[in-house]
Amino acid sequence: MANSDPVYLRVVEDLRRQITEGLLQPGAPIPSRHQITRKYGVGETAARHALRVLAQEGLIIGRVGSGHRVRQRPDLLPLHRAQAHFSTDMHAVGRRPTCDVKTDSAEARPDIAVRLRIAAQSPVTRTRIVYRSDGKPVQLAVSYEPIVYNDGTDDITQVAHRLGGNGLKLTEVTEHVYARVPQPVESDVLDLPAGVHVLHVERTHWAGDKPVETSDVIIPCDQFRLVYTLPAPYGEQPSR
Amino acid sequence: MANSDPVYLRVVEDLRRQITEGLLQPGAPIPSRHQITRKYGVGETAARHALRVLAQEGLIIGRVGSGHRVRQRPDLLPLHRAQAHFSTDMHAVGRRPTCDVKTDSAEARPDIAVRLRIAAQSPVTRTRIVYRSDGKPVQLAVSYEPIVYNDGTDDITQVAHRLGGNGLKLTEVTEHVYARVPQPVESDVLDLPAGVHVLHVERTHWAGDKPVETSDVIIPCDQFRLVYTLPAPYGEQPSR
DNA sequence: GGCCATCAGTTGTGATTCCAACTTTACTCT
DNA sequence: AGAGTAAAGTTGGAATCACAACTGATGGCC
Repeated sequence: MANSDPVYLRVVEDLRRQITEGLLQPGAPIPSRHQITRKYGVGETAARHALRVLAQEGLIIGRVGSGHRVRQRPDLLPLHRAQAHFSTDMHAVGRRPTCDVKTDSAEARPDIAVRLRIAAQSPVTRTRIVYRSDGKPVQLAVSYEPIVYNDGTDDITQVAHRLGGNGLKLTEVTEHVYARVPQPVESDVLDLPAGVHVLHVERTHWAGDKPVETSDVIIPCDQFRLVYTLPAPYGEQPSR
Repeated sequence: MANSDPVYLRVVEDLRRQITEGLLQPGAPIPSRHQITRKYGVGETAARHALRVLAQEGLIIGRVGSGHRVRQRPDLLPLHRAQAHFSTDMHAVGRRPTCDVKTDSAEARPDIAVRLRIAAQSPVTRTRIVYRSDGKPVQLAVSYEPIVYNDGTDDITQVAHRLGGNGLKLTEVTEHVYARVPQPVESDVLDLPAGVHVLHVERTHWAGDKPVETSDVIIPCDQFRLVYTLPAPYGEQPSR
């Protein structure tokens, strides 16, 4: 069986096994293209393809001139969503957090308009934030709020505070989480290696049944994980 | 600028732009290898490589004999975490949910032991669940609980219920979310196309400061998104 | 010893060619 | 007309060769 499988898959699977089983520790060198052709008796194309696939999967990383090595996957830093702060999370692991904030006005894109339940192209206050850890950009966020709430305070990191001051009582936050391929801009700004996906969090702040602010947060999958703490489900329906 | 960029990137970026801008609608045919070589004046290697990259990103899908087409990305179905059910979510979109449950005993792996705060290799009850939507496997879950809590009920979908019956009061749930490349078993069972990542949710049920159950839930990124509903952060610290 | 230049090895990219398996279309024959 | 067949086009896999840019190590020179 598995005899008619593509040749390069044999190489991929053997190396992947060695990596996941710990036989090849992080940092360990991977056989070069030439060595693979000899060891596995495959052509250069297959060897190259195998290495590309493993790199794409994030298991190994290649540098021109040096070779491929098993990628050391640093522990994924926990980001405590909604309740906590980027800065708190970073301080907890000894990083120096900073962020750039730019605010301007714009017309709501159709999807943003739906999320904010306003008419498309309504004016919104748009805030772009680049979060940095020790100077390196590690997260992006774009926040939108109907312009009516904005009072000129440009410290968007205090949304709830300000909105609270405007007589709106925030009741809950919803977060929609999915992973996707980064857009060119994103992999550029965040300096993402090839193959790394991003977590996309669409967050909306609600005051009763009215959305008052929504934002898109882009987080590299290879550095962070999201942590949610929720009240236990009531006795009746704990499924999944 | 961008003159020294790899040739295949020019093709990738042009096609990607056309797709994301909606110029090429889902289902629309992508130029074939030969057509690309002519239209963009590149070699066959570059054309093929460009198509491979786009396929890897999930933007297009190729079939032997037929060609590449823009992938129609169905809306990502929302999974309401922790509060709701797989079955509720599926019924909401007209799918017929089912699941397979298999329970056995095992020794706790090191990481599981840490999560349950028990000694490594302690006996645990392991439950594997395959969730299906209209018969197709769409989610995997493996649940672990210290064997001491198990009373023989094999309906693991009622964890909290049973644990509650054992005099344990569940207080909260934590979920750690990250995306990664599927393991071979996972892409096999879930029948994942190449390039699709999975969301990995490490969920732990707590009774006070004691973990009583932990599970790994594997969710395909191309079909689902997670939805969390959280209480609004208190006035003082709404950051991020 | 310390510094610098050279060189072999490696990756990323690319061209060219070939083939098997498959799909779609067109055509021929009954 | 309908059925079966042939041909053309497409993807995915693979081999081979080539080259620029880069790295690490070696060895020679001061």
